[in-house]
Amino acid sequence: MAITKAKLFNEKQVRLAEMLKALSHPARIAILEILAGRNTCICGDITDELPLAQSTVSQHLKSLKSAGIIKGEIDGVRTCYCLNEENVAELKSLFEDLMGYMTNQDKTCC
Amino acid sequence: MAITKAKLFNEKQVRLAEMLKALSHPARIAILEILAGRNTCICGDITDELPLAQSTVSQHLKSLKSAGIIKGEIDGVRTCYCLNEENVAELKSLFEDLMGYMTNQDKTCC
DNA sequence: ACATTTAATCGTATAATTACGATATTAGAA
DNA sequence: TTCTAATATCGTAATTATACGATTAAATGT
Repeated sequence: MAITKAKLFNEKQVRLAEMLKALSHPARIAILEILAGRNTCICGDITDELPLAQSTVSQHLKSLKSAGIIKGEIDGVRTCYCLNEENVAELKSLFEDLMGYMTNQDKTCC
Repeated sequence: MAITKAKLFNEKQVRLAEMLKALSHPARIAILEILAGRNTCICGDITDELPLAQSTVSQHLKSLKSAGIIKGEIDGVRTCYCLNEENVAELKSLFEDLMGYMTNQDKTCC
């Protein structure tokens, strides 16, 4: 491959892609809606709200957590999950930058 | 199995997840930035801007197209790609709904 | 007609995702 | 201590994604 193509993707592109990937499954969007729909963190009972096995939900929670979208901390026999407000704001900002860039144009299109 | 389960999530969740999945790779975000950064559709030369093989770029374009984020039409020996403004607006709207839901709260958090 | 150019598609290898059941772990209850 | 409940992790199978080179197809140029 041509040497001139060696440039990689930039940090923002990689970070945005990482977070959007975390949101790229209906179950994970549903989880975020459940978390957002409460006035507090959720300790337990997330699995009950989803049409998936407990281990699968745990996996989805893990991927949301490793992307930084949610936080989870052990509280006795349960784990409490909440949104990571800071990183949600980061996601919002990165996404809006892209969207602004994509929509602010008077394009002479084909 | 995955197909059956997907039907248990609602339409908005599925559609948003589908579109976000299309944006869940740095190369595809880069492609959208390239498309947005021009004042017109791009006919050719997208591959030249990315550190990926032509066939790989074509694959990424295909996935953006099948999610409805971009349009592509054949123009002579080239294919012209542009943003699908309508569906980008849909994505923006669905995403903002979710984000609004996720950020408009005074949560008593753990 | 033939060659060139552009982009899609094919074939394929590897990795990641998604799902489930089974098992392990841990904290609190009995 | 032993049992129970909640949740993470393991093992595994099936599917999808990512990447590349090779090939094909279609439009244009010579």
